[in-house]
Amino acid sequence: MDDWQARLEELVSKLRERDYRITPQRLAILKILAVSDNHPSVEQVYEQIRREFPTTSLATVYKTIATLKEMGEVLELGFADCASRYDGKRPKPHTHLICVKCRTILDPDVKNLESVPLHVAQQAGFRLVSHRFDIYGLCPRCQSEE
Amino acid sequence: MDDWQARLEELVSKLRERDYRITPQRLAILKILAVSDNHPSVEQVYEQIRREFPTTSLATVYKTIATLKEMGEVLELGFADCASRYDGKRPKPHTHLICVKCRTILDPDVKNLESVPLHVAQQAGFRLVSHRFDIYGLCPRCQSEE
DNA sequence: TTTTCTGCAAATGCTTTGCATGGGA
DNA sequence: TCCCATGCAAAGCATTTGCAGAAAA
Repeated sequence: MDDWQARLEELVSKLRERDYRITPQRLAILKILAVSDNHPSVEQVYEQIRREFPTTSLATVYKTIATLKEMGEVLELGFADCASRYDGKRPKPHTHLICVKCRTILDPDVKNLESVPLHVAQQAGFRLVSHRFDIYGLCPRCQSEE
Repeated sequence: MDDWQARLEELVSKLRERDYRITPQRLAILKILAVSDNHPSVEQVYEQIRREFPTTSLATVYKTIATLKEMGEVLELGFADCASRYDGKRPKPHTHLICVKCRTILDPDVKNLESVPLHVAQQAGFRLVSHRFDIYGLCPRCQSEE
């Protein structure tokens, strides 16, 4: 169902193509990104990787994610008030449903919006680069805890 | 056409309602927010206000905007890689068209999306709080400078 | 062997906070 | 007069950078 192994190999070969070296730390970071569907932060990736490689530094996690971001293989969700979250499974723009309390991030199914960004951009003479559609709310669990 | 004076008075009376004091600095910040349609950053508000009140501090600008944000009278657009931008004219969520190069922010006309956030939120059992729809591209000017 | 990567620590950029003084109401 | 707001400087947090030593290829 969840073909994270294929995604991991895809990431590895894309790095090789560009002559990046496959270090154990990088491989572990790629795996975490290919497996996680909770859109982890750098800190969360760091905590996970430390269980396998206790000497890994935060800077290495930042650098690896920056490389993947630049290659378009990771989607960054930046926020005004807290750390960015990353999606390495689906690097193309898509709708996110975000709990404002616990910061859970889901990928809901949303249809019939694909054409909107291009249309709006062209209308104003812009060349479309990407887009972002976030829906903020209170998740069921956080509602019941109120 | 552009009724910034009405918006300014609205902001002033909302502050008074909550027993906030109307200082000259606050009034000047409110005016800049009510007039600007370019979604200024704190730094830009600060530069403008310094022309009128040269001793105003950045902290005061931050504090005033934080107050308005909390009151829902200013919309914050946060980014991963640069300072937040603020919209004090239209504090309700709406679509933004953003140039990735010069960081110009426009408010394009987009229809038929109003129902989407509520629908997606309910589908997943979330209580809708707000949403954000950003379209990123290269503006006409930046395209010709490439 | 060559060159890139790692890990540490220091630096950066944006934003918030603490506190003494000043100024609205 | 009484508090709240201001302005300064320091602190805070996420992220980036510089550099010497380690390790891919």
